[in-house]
Amino acid sequence: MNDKFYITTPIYYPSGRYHIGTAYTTVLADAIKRYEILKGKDTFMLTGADEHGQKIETKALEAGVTPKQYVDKMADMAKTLWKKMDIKYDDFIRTTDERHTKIVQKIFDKFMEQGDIYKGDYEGLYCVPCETFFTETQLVNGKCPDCGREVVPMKEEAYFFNMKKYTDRLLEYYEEHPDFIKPDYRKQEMINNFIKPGLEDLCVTRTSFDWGIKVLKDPKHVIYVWLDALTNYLTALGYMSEDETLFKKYWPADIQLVGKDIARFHLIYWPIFLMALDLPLPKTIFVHNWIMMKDGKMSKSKGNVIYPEDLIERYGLDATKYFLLREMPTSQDGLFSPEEFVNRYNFDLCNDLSNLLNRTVSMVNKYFEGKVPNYNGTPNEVDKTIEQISVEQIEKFEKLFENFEFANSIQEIWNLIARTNKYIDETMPWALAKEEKTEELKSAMYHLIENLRKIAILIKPFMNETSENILRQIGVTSENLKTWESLKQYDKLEDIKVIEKGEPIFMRLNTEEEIDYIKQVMKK
RNA sequence: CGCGGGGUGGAGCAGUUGGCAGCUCGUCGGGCUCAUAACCCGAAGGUCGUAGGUUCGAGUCCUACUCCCGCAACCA
Repeated sequence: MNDKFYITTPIYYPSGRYHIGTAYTTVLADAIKRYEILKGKDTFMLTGADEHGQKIETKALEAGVTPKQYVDKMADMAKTLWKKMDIKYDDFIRTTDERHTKIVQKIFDKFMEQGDIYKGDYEGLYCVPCETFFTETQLVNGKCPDCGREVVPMKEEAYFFNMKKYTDRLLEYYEEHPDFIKPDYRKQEMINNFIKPGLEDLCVTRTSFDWGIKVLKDPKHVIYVWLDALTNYLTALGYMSEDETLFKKYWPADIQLVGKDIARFHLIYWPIFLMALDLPLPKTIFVHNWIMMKDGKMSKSKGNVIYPEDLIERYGLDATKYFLLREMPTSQDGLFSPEEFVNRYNFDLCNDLSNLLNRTVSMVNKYFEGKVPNYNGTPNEVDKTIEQISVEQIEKFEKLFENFEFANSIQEIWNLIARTNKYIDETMPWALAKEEKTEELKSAMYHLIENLRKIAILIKPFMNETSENILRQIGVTSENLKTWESLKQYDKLEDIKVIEKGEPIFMRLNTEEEIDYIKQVMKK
């Protein structure tokens, strides 16, 4: 059995505050990692920052600091956010780390020696005052998108990576590894848009700015974005360094998450770089979609940007994570709206989950002075059914989650929650108490607590605090009863005691007030 | 004929290998009282974008058309 698990997020480009979309990728990675931990895997999660390039040089200049000072500050900001979001990454790589820059130079030299990289001329449209090249599609009305002035064709000496050489191998790899790209339709997109028309060689150096990794043998050149950025997934593990322990243990990656905007680089250039290095490719690259707003993409100019901190501070971390994962379909973009957020909070978290816990704890206290009866079989007719349904829901969840259908998988957990609420109506514990049907009543309480235990474990990957809270309230303390493995058991709870007074884990929000609040925050 | 995705009851979405059209919210009616204006049950509401085709049978396969969104070679 292969029990190691390496998962990566992209390294984010620190040109400003991270919005909810950036947080989404990282939350998803974190949830997958935690799920694999629960399943007993030895996991390693990598995130980081992509800190080179002209834009950063410019930003730093504007802020009156050196690029290094600028990226240091941004890296701190990122780490603070991830800490706030309880993201359990194992390493945070920065492309300015020496462990990274040194190896990128080595890789560059290796590619030179192998003949994969050659010197040529980069031709493009150049904005002289901005000192930047643009592609035709980036231009706004044929003018520079930054300053609006005329651009002129320019030529500069640059190094190129020979992509054409690897085209056939790449297509063959796609063909033979159906799990390499998820969801599947992204593969078609890559082939039709970029590979079939013929790959162009990729420009991998620049001379027009300084803030980057120098080419050792030709220091007026700086290694340009993708060769620098993509290799972070290797350098973080110590690839080509004195100590390759981590690399040997964890490479190839089991899953790499990327947003759809950078799909091309990860699905084409990245595998080709790896082929050139003669390394195995990641098992799966998962391309996720974007969180859209009602009026389109998030952007500061539209005043519709939502930041994770704003939601976390007011509604808590777990509610925020729940929303992100629950609302993002694999097949298309997700939608964020204040209404949807508040509704999910009230319906799913308060009414369904929190209330289920609350009423259950209250009944165990009322009927058995807080002591959860031990398992006594299935005296109620519906007991067998509820046991069976629990098992089925867990299976559905696992199947969907492992098939990268995260939003749908979470729905299955909530189906179990709804079904458990229904179970209360089916057994009518208050009637059983009145009629002194003690065995039936005991069984009903047992099954409720047991289902809550299962629910708590199921949500643990993305709602850790809530999960612990539920387990504490129902009196499950033994670590053995908190494992994924223990989901299969139905009769193992013995002599546990719920807390005396249930504590609501989510309090109902005033819909209108909170919608207004979120709208306010978005305009800031 | 650039590429990809989408068009399913008022809103947002599911629909695996084709087999009586589902879920959440909303609306209407009912039940229960353990819990939160909660929870449970029932009802109304859809010619599944349009037009053809394959089939005993298609939201699901094929063809054409139409509308929306995204991408088109450095914004999660």
